[in-house]
Amino acid sequence: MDEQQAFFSRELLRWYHENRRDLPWRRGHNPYYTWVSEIMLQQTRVDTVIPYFERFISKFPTATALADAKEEDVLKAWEGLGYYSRARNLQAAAREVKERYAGEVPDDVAAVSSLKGIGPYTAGAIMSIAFNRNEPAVDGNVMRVLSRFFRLHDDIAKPSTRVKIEKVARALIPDGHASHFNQALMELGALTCTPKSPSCLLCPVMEHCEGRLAGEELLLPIKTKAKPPKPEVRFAALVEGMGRHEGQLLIRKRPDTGLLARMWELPHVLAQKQTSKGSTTQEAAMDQVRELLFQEGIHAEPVEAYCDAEHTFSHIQWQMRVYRCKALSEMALPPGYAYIEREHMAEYAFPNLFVKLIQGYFEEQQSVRNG
DNA sequence: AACGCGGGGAT
DNA sequence: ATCCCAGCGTT
Repeated sequence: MDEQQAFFSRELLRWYHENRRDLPWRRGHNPYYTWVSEIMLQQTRVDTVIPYFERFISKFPTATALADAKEEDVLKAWEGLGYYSRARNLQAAAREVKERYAGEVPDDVAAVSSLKGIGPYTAGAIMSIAFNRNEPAVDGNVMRVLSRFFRLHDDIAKPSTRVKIEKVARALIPDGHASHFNQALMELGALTCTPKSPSCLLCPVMEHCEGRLAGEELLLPIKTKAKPPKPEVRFAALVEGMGRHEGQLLIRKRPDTGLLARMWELPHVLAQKQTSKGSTTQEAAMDQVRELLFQEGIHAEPVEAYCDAEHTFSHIQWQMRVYRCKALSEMALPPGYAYIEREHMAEYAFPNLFVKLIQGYFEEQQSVRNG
């Protein structure tokens, strides 16, 4: 360890000793508390997590208690925290801990890493914080602090950068002080070396911070922005049933894999570009809807433009033009298709944009009927 | 390597 | 109202 590294570790630990926050999971040394708190803290701020953590621990005080709980009770305790697969994975892992490790979180990095929901960061956090093992725990805070202090220009959005920074972080751990050191690193990122306006003048390691000395503290860490979602114009068919399907709407189920797997939706198709400018005339759009219905084996035809709707995913933005269509017969439905009425919407899982579209349609129909 | 997964705070 | 935050599992 060179002088700059030794300085960093020494001063950071000294600072942490006086500035650490008193958090519920820091009272005592319970590996289960560390584990639960680290899962909750993924993508979630400390202030939000505290009340959830207190309630969760009082309901499920041990890994075995969590393993024995009903999943719906666990999800209920997680309600509002978001990313609910964290809760399912946490309980699945608790069941494995109960079965394979007699209900005790194993003091073994390979065993901890193999548990559901525990990736490289969380494994390092548990091993270091709970068991004081010399494992790095590199989260976004740590990448920011170390990128600035050592003036690393690697793109922290790349997975390979986390691996590189883990090597840097591992080398900095003062032997026998992994628990406090790793927590100190994250605490500094949360309290002082913040993303937008770091409080460099209050920082215990500012004298040797290469990023600040180079005037780059606001430039670092380098992080490529996610590319903006690619717009996709789509034409959707709002098919109104006839005869015994009067007042009902035609929906279809998405494929088993990929985007929105097994969710229900209105039938729609990616727009084919009609002009050099990429725009599409009303007639051409209706033709494409007619072609969609034909291809899908649906005996119906477009009537008129109904509305526009937009939905943004991480990489795609759907710009949907919805065409009202009318069924021309009480045809047999192709596989994966169904007619739906207002009262039965709760039985089908729809992405939000279709919930809005379909509910909007039914409400409009009802107000028409009510005069 | 790209993508999906919620909610909250900052602006 | 819009931007930003960010670890893990799946594909």
